Amino acid sequence: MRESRPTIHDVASKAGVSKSLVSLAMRGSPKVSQASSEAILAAATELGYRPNAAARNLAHRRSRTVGVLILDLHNPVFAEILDGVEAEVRARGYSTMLITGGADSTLEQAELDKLLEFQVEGLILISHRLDFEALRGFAQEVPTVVVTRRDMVTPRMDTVSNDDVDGAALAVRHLVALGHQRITHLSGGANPVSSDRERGYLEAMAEAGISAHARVIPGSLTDSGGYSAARLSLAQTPLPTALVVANDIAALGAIAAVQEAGLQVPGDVSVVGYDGIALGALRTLNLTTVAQPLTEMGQIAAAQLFARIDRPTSRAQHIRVDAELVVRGTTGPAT
Amino acid sequence: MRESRPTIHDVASKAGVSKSLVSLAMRGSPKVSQASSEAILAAATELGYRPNAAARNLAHRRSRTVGVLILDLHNPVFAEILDGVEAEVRARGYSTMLITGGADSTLEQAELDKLLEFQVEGLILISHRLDFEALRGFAQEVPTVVVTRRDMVTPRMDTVSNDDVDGAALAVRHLVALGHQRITHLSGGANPVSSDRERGYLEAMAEAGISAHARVIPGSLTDSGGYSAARLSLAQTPLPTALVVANDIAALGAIAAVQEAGLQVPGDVSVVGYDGIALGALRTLNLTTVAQPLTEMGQIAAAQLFARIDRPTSRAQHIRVDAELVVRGTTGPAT
DNA sequence: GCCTCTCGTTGGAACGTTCCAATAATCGTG
DNA sequence: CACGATTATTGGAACGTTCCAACGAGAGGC
Repeated sequence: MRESRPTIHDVASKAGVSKSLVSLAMRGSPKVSQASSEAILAAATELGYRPNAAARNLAHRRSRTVGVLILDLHNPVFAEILDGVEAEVRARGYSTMLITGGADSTLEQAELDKLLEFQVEGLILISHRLDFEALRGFAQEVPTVVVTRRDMVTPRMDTVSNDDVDGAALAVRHLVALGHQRITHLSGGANPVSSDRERGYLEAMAEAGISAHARVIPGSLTDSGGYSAARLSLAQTPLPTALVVANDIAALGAIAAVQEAGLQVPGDVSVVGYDGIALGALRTLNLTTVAQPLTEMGQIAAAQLFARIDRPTSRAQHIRVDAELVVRGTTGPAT
Repeated sequence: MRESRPTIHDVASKAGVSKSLVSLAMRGSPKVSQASSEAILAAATELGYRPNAAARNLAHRRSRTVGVLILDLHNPVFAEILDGVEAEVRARGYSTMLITGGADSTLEQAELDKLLEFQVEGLILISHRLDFEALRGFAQEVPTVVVTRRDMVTPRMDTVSNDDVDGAALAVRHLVALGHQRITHLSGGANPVSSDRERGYLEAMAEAGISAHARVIPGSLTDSGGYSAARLSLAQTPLPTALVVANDIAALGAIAAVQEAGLQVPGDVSVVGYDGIALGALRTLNLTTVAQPLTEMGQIAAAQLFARIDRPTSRAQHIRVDAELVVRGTTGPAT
């Protein structure tokens, strides 16, 4: 390809000025005379000059970039949170560097290390998989905000989450109000979010005086996890009349299992999800769910991160947002 | 926070060696003696040393990073393509920098500019919105591969796509084989991919000798686009017996419209989507679709990019992958 | 016509690395 | 035991920016 990119020196000699003046002009400083500025800009565009971000960051000693870790790009929950993050970050004139950890916690850590090498000024972790030591290490090095989880706290790190215990209770109370008693919970497996939701379910069942009907079937936060958990629950007698599922995606799997068993949703079995992904509003699905304000959570997280970047040692804040029951078509009166 | 990060010099003086040796040791060079290496590593971990990527890239003059542009993180199509890209990029020891352009083509261009300032060594554009001039500019500066679109060609830029004309024809032929004649197309709007699919539809209708029944309703590649287009098509008489929809997400919207109109899918109206997103396989949805090998496309694109990074001036290649009809539950015999 | 001010401009030093040529230390080998 | 070969280590020069102190040239005041 071309020899190598033009640098600020090339522009300077072409415009007949010093490199310092080019630097000033490229950043639109008012100290540069009209004439010089025009000559420099002309030279720059003619050469196809592009500032080198590595050199800039090195000299400037800040990157104006924050790192964002996302658990899984396939789950729309995260894309929606990211919308909020990006809007706020952009508004501040920063950029985001986005990574996904995927299944592997070691990989996740390696990717975060890379991010720090790039001198990101802050970290937003959307549902990470780190252990406590690793998390604390990162939070100590760079301002950090965790979204979704709030099980681990360490100084200089904020969290933004909804109250999962409360949210799950919302779902149960809705079903109880519809006359349901045999309400089964399809859990999301061994992770802090899922165990909170499970606890909320159990507490609400107790509160309604129907603990005797409480059943928890282990599942996972995926479509197939919801599907197989639902099948297990439908093998029991008497059949449950309602399912409270750990998240929306799993709820979709559960609905499929119910329909395959020749039962109607919500005629025979009501189903409630959790998260409030946009997909659930698709008219084909029309899922009743406990909705988190996902985009807003992302936006709050980013705002909080900037506050912490400004005052790194300020007290850790743990922000709660309210989850809200959205009643759509997958729940109905108990029969 | 802490004063400022430890540098290679700090490690060097702590370990009692020169900065050059630290540099060597950190990269695991065999020229470093056992003893020095251990001392250096110990000093590094004790200080919490982290190499500065900006400085490294500047000195080294390569970033081992490729830039990836994604049209929209909400559409699962792109997440699946990205899986393939990331796997291949990681296998090569490179990293990806991910950006989304969103709705705005200007924003998209600004983000790509930023990527180039970061000295990415190549660009993978997954369904960009650039005009020809902009695209050519980028392709000229840095090795580039475009995924999905193949309408614009310029030297030193490869493309990876499926044959959208062919793919749409597949859908039509499937429906014709089931006895359908009144097959309507819900188009995806004014973009090259959608117009190819529309053309494929029209050609296949002609080939089957049922051009007289051909109807194209303008829509878009979103849920609501499919929904409203479907409503329009259901207002016509006689009713269509089948809908060929521009993509999967829009097909889901279309199905909702059909069901709302009191009609059965596929009993009264069959529906075929396009893309083959994993979501469509959800048992609740069970969508018949024309599936592209999404992950594979991403992997091929990345491999192609590396080939071009190695030989930037090689001839442009335009790789076709085969789309495949996946028959599930939303199509059935014409009534 | 000299002195101070302001304005636009400049060269050099930093930023934290990698690379290279040069040096110092160790080693067999004839 | 001197000698080239090898091995381990080093300082300095890049890389492309930003920042800063210093500079020259006019302008204005006396």
